[in-house]
Amino acid sequence: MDAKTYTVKQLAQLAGVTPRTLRHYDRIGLLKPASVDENSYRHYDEHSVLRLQQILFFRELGFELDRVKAILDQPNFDLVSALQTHRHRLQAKQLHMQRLIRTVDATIMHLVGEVTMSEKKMFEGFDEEKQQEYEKQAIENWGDGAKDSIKLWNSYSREQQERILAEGGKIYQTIADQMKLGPHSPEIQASLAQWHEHLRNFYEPTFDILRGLGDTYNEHVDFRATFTAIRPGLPAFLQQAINHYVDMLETEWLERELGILKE
Amino acid sequence: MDAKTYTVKQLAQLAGVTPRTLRHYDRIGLLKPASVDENSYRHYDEHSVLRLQQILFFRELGFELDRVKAILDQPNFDLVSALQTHRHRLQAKQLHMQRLIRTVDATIMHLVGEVTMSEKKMFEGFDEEKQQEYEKQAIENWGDGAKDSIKLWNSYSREQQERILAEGGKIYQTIADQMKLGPHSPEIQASLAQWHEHLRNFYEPTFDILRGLGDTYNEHVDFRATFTAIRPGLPAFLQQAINHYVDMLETEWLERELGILKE
DNA sequence: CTTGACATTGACGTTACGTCATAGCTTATC
DNA sequence: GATAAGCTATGACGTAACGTCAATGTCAAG
Repeated sequence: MDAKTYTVKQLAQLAGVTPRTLRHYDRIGLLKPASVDENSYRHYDEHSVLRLQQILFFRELGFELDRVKAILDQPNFDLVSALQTHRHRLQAKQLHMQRLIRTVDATIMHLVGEVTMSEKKMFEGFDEEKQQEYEKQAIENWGDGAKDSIKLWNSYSREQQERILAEGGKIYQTIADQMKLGPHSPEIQASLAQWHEHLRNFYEPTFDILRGLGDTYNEHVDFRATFTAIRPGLPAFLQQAINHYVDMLETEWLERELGILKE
Repeated sequence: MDAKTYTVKQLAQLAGVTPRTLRHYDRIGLLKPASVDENSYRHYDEHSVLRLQQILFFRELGFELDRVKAILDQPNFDLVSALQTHRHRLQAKQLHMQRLIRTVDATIMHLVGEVTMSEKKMFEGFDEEKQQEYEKQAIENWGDGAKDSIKLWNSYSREQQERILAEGGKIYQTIADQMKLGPHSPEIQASLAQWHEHLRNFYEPTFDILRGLGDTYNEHVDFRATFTAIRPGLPAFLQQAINHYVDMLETEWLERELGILKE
């Protein structure tokens, strides 16, 4: 079989990019056409398709084009360490953005807080006395991380607190509806992943804090009441399911670390 | 009292930006000088300082400059919803990066699993190429700031470098001697303020860079060795203490910025 | 009056293309 | 064979927020 060839537009559509992109890649030497006609028309072949797919893969990972070029052109390129370095950069950026988000939150609170200051203190679940008790326990249990979470939580306006609680409520309801599937079921675990993401709305929980939350849900009177109202048996179920969820997370993390150590 | 005025360079240094930035802000109408001489020299006043601080605050939150302009120029701008919208954008980006990180992880696992130990890597020691790559990576991780710091550091004379290092050593020794007081203790935090000043000898560290240094002290083999030699447990202690120090700094900063917004 | 430190205005470079503008080539149709 | 539709090509400018020269003017000090 003779090799199939593609025009710029054909290859572009095949790969989901624009012809302009292909011309750009040609110019910077990232993807040269297989052949060029007298009339300067570019033609690509199957090998081009493969190379383009590789390019797009690394591009999606967030590599700059000249890094991609280096990766693909140098036969003994140390890809693994390049990926690890890249991962660190991504993580640093992500951390930075987390802080930005928190700062934005604090700013919103400051602006909104001026209007609803008196209202804020009325919020029932967390009046000042109770809140201090919670703080003490939280500090004893999980250290400063939890304290920060409570501080941040208190910095939210009542509406925001309610919105976040409502969002969380939907997750808990979903879990309650699927209790019969068992705490380790994929459905429940998926809901817990949502729950985990949800928590990140206002702080970044460590493994220990997650587990501590699971325990608290089952042991603390207020939480027990809340969750039992949704469905009897939910507190204990949540504790089990969360524990399993964190176990899986931690295992995953450990494997990653071990993988890195192999290098 | 007549108002104090600033030249471009003075204001730039005061605010921690370059004169080029001020000229850019002038051109795009974001920050006009209070007055302009016959010779086209720009002059800024106290009001300019305040406005610039506001600009830099929103810029740090990740707003684009024309958004900042809109925020500051329109008296009845709905800042709260702008912030909320912005928050969502930040969160979306952050989610995207989380997925990227996971993909990178999966890729690394795939590659490592495929190659395992049979590859040549175990035999490569620390040749010169790798060492240079290492430094490059460090620079990439902390961006241009680190590059500038290296440039500045290299501009010092040998004696100056040694004096600065010795000064740093004294600080670390003091900290090591007071470890029992705990990483959050006023004494330790005061030492870290010295450490911070000390760093400014050769570059101006951002919050993230400070935190990154703390992490590096605890994670990088070379630093670990250095600090462990001073006192066992010092690396982790430093990391904790520095994190707390920067948290306090950041809180302080945020409160200052919010105060500015009120006016 | 010269030097050095400051100021000014262009203008190009950065990243990965998008978006014209202008013009040539190919193919189908009339 | 003429024409129009559709594809191709090569510039060249625009993007965001400045960095980095380059060429040149200004000011204070020695």
